[in-house]
Amino acid sequence: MQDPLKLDDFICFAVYTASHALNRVYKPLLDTLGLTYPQYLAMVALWEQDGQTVGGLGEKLFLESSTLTPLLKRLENAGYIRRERSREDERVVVIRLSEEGIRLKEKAIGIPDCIVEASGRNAADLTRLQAEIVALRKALDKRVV
Amino acid sequence: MQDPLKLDDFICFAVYTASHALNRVYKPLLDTLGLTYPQYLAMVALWEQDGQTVGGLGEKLFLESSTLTPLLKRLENAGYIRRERSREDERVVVIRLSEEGIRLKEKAIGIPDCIVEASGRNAADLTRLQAEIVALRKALDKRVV
DNA sequence: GGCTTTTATATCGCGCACGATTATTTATTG
DNA sequence: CAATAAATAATCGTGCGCGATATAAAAGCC
Repeated sequence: MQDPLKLDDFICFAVYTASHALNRVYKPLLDTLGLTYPQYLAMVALWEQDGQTVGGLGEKLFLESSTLTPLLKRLENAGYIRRERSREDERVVVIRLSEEGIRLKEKAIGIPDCIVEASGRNAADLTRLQAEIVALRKALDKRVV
Repeated sequence: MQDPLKLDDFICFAVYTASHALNRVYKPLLDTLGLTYPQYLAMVALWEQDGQTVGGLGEKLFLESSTLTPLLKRLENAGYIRRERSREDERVVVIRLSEEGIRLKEKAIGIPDCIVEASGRNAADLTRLQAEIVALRKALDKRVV
């Protein structure tokens, strides 16, 4: 029986290091947009659907308000979004893309293809792997919440 | 042609959120050991091979000294390791498990099985997925370094 | 042997990421 | 309608994680 505590057999370690590796591939691409990786994900979520609330974004990105609030303030300082209290419900903060934020999408449009290229796989293969990883996340989330 | 900027189609987003989900599953288990997730990975690496250098650990864990040095200082303060300058080469710092650090392995031995259980998959399936994710990391690393 | 270059670790600043707490607003309840 | 509870962001403290830089030791060079 082999030692069960071998780092290279841990799926958690594989995911952890793959996440860092993806970050390193994205960094030079995102530097040209003036975005960090989590900021980029928030912008993608807003390009998909503008006018989301902080809570709604958090649900999509699986992030807490304690993470999102400062991140969104930095995006606001960068001029890509505006943060406005909702009129109907003063508890809610609505995030809206600025003109510059909308324009940024054009500069970001080519990034996914760069990642596919860097992965050295075809798109279909990546999509299959992506679905498997999402399934893993969903199974794990069930055990936590 | 669909919009290529859909968050849910991003493999990077799948890995990013899966990494966070794993962290959330590990947290309650590691709390009982007094370890964070990266600290746990460092301990696993040391249980595999004691007496590694900071640089050697960084290579295994894919971390910089700017990340490892403070992390290892916290493990030293917790009493799990000792940090000693090498006699042969004064630039090098060697990390050695303390008695308490060695004993901690027994308390950690059951954790991997908890993760397999939480993933809702069998071990063979996880191993296959793990290998695929490692392959992705390796392909990505090639494009960066 | 002194000078430069390389190597190994540490330090610093910034941006996540989260848990715990707080403040404010809205909803509920008696 | 007043008291209470719930919901929504924001704030605070801690620990990564990295790039840039600093420090110190070792190695290479003339």
